[in-house]
Amino acid sequence: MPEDDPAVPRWRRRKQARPREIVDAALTVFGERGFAAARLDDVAARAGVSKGTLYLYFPNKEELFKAVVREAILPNLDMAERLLAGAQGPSFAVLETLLTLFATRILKSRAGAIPKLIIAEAGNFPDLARFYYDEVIRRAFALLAAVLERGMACGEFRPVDVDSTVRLIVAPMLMSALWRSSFEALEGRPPDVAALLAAHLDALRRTLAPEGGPPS
Amino acid sequence: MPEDDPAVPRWRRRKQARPREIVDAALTVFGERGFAAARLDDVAARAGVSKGTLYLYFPNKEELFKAVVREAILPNLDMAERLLAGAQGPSFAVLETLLTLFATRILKSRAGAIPKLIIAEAGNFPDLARFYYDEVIRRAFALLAAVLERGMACGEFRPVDVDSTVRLIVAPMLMSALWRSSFEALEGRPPDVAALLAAHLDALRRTLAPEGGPPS
DNA sequence: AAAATATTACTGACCAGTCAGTAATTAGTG
DNA sequence: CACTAATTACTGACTGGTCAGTAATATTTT
Repeated sequence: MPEDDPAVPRWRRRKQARPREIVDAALTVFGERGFAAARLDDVAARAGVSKGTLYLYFPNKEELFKAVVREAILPNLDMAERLLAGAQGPSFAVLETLLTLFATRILKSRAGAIPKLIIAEAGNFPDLARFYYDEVIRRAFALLAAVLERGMACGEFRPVDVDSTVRLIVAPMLMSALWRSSFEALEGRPPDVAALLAAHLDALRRTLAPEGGPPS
Repeated sequence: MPEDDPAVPRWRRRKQARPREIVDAALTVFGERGFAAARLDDVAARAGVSKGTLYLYFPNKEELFKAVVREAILPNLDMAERLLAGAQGPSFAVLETLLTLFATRILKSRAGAIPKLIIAEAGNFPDLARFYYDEVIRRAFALLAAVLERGMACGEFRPVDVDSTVRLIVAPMLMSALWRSSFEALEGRPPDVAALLAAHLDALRRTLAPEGGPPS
């Protein structure tokens, strides 16, 4: 039954709300299908808008994707950087907080699909890879490196190769994000992120402990 | 200058050699572009053959991809399983051998692109994900779990959560493979896999050591 | 010649991006 | 307050290009 009551307009002008709604829909669709396979028709439909409207707010698919990253990832990075800047306690606690933050804020949200997406499309869309590398990866690595340097400087951590250790710290969390997006449907149970995080923190404590004894 | 000497045929019938050549070309092209974005025209050109010929040997793109996985990955898994079955020495040495094997045989070869590929396309091609999960992931995880159980049984390793620890072991290697495919071009230097592997083995030694002291 | 192997030309589905036109809203006028 | 003109937000049909898969045809081998 078509709705043709003229008192109920077929659509409304909502210039303010559109961008956010479009970006939100795009996060979902990109997360489900990847960048290349995502259809802008689907993004538009999910945002309750026609495809042409997307182009009123974003010049093209790539810029729309960048907007998604800016909205879904960067605020978390900002938070992490503020957290480190104001941290007083032991370095290991900072590390713990950062990893837990990632496990809860990113992994459990729809933003958890973004790492997969970037890895998947980096080869075919080098501009996106560059953008993400500059805006996210570099900052995140610098953040973790700073924590390690801080811990080593005050003798809380034994001396380690910073670059390799940062990768060791990131890898399991990253892998969890990729797993969710790729194989969760195939395994019976959902992966136990809490158990993995606990095991990882335990391993890191042992790995970073100075030779004399465990860190305080 | 067109070659039309009838003594030199424009092409030859080489039923035996084609499949291998096609699979080899496909590994390269899939590795460069991913599954969806890879063009069968490109695979054919690289194999020195026309597109129609691909369909004489493989029913469709998916089956061609499965053939690539079978040829590039499964022999390495077979080797790893034989290695474990015949291993006599300490469990940590086995672990070390397995990781080194991965770092050299997979990471450095074109097969290193396959994990990225699977992760990238799992969502859009669930059949491929299922195939890879059953044929590769399950077996690889079982392999590592067996090493851990073995080491724990004889007191060489402290008791750990097997599933989480397997993921901790795999993650950095997997991440290296993904990194190569995605960001190597963006960073100045190539990632130092040897350093990462050394740091990872060091971390694992500390993580798995029984409380009393380091494993022999 | 007949069979096997290969090529070439084609089809149909798909989709990012465009743009002429339309509906909703706002500003101007008496 | 109407009622009209001007503006702006939005729509949806269309275009141009891509590519997996297929059909028709050609070449090689036996």
